[in-house]
Amino acid sequence: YISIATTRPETMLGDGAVAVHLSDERYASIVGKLCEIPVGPKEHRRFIPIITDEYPDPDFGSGAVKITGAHDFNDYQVAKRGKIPMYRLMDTQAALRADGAPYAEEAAKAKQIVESGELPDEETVDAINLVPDDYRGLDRFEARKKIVADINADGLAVMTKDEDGNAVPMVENKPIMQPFGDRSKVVIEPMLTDQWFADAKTLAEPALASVKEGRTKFVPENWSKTYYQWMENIEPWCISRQLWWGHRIPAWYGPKIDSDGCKLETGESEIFVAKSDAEAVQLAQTYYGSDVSVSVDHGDFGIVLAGGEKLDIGTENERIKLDSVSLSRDPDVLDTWFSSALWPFSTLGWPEKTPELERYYQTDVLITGFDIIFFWVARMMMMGNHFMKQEPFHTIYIHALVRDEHGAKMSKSKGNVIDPLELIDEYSADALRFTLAAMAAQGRDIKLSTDRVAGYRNFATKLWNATRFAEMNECKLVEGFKPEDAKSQLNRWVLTELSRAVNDVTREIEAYRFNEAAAAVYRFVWNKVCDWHLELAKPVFGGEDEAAKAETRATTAYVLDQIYALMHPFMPFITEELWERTSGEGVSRDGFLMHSSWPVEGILDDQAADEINWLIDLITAVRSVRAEMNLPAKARTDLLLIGANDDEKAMLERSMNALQRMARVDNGSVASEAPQASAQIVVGQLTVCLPLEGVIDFDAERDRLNKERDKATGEIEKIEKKLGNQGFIAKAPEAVVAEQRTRLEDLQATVAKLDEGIARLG
RNA sequence: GGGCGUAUAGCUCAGCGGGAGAGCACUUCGUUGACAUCGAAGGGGUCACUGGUUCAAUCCCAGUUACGCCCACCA
Repeated sequence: YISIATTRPETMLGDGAVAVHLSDERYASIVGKLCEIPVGPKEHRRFIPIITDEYPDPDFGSGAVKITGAHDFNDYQVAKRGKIPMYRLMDTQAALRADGAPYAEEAAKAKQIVESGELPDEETVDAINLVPDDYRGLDRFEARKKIVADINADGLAVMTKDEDGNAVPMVENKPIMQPFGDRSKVVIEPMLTDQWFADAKTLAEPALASVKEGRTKFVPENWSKTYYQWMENIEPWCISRQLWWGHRIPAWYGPKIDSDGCKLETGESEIFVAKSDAEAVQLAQTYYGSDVSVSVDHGDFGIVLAGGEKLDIGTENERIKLDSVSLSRDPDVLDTWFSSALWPFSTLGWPEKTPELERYYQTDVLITGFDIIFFWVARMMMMGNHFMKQEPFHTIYIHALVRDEHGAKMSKSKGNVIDPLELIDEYSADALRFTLAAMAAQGRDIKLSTDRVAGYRNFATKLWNATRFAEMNECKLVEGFKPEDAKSQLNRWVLTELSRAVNDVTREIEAYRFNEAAAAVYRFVWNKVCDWHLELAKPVFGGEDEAAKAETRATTAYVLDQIYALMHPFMPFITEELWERTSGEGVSRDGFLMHSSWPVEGILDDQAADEINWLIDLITAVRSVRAEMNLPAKARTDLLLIGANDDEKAMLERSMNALQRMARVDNGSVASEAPQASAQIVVGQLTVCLPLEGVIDFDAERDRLNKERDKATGEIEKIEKKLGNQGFIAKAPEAVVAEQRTRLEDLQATVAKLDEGIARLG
């Protein structure tokens, strides 16, 4: 006996051989001999050869494998190599076959094949039904039970002992990967059928070269590896599907004829591949000769004999002179992806040479998910190269996939889909869209966080309120507004920041870094415009300087207008709405924001930017000190700039309105020395102090300064160590070394000023 | 089995060869007219582990551990 393990005992009925590994010494002596299959009627037991192959793993189980070529992928390969017949046991309903002659006759045919050593053609083998009579028509699982019962009854199972020492058939509990139908949820049985295949390997070569040679790029780039992996190990592509929907396979069948014009006894078909019925008829006419009438029959397929008798195309055992033939078209349709692969050009009118095709092919960027790379992207690349001799697109952007809260891929069949409509109802489409953009970092999937969506909903509200504020302060668009004409530092600053934001957002979008683009626009709108520009504009709006007021109004309106455009790709609805509402008098707004032009860089005024950014730092520092000193929110202080020059004094004067309002400063002035009872802040190159006579806690202030000093000296140590390293000086780029030197000097100046402050406190 | 990827603040995630970031959450303070879906100030991280390359590593390379995904599939 040879021990065999199987999870599908019923397939033993169709076994064509037992295979062992080439090097397996245990079986060497019996290779080439025949063994009996222990199933089926005893009087007709089949014998099959013991063969060698590289496939069986000698260390796995008994080292011997049963070969069922018709119902297993691996066995199919072994059977093909070993010229072993592949007997089909099941029908398309996964029931055991009920067709053909009685088992005794069929088994005799199989016996004849083994004895002759000649392998008949596939169709002949496929016609043999080796299912024993009393198994025919049984469901596969029923048949499995019955086979096991029969084997056990015959005492042919490999036995082992159970816990009580009783002999029982040996069953191993072993996990296996079991493929299930995606839709049907039913265990899949591999089975041999006739299908159409495309030569994917040949199609893949140019498609592979397109990416390797950079004519089409993946973004992010590393997805090209996934593409290569698949293209380089490509299998023939099965393109026929037994479905009703789709492009029908363009193949027509008629009976094959011999040189006398007679139909073959085997009933074989001749295939005519054509673009239309008419072309198929034409091809067939050439094949059958002018004395046979050829037609296409869309209903009843068949051939008509000279006597008017009608036969099915496949009718065997009769060699008849044909009078007329009606061709039948293959009822199968093309694989969805075969048809979809034609999309980039078939939608433009191909195969006609239309103007659309001329204009839009090659297309630009394909945006899709990674799970579509094999199915669609690869196929479009193959078809585009084949039919159009050019790649269908120059860039393939692979976007992130939104996963569920557990990180699993969402799918309709799994039912774990987060419904975007619910999020839209709660937070708005703009908020959701912005969130997806903000989270779409390259090369990473998204676990959707509703907190983030809520945050960006708030961002939309912020923008709305900023617009309302501008409206209340009569900020109207002024036609012909030119950023370069702005006078005030504040306006020049915000216009400079706008230019920087425009450049950042544009650059990031062009590089497909949508999350960076979203972050840049967010920072500009909230942290520059709302937090500072609008706040710093308040004293101007409330002030007496009408010229400054007018300029600031115009600037604010202009900046918001640019913001709507910058944010439009991320929040199309609210920006379109605000844009429409803010059309000022004299400013024409034909059409949509969507159709307006993209912002471009305006002014870049570093001096203005530095001044306002210094002011922002100063206000922040004052607020920080006030908080740390536990100053009551309403308390006001004075402010002294220590040892400032004329320029710095002028800067302070320009900033007083803002300081009064935002830092709760009463009077600002320049002093040569700080009073003892004051809190001291180092901002840039200047020491600023807040006289806090009677309020200041000297110990607390000393601690605060020491804390800042420690932070700075820690940094200084690190930089000194770096600069003391000869390797660093010698090998690091000059700019990096210079930067470190500057940083060191700045920090040292800060420490010196802090030291003075600490000394002054006593 | 083949391939790809991820480990950074309590959470969700950016970032990057040279000074650790955002949002949410948390602490304290604040409603006189843009916004409480808000404002101000703050706390919080050995950038998974081990080794290597480098003047310099959270970042590059190798290995380890954990987790995830794609493809194939063991009689």
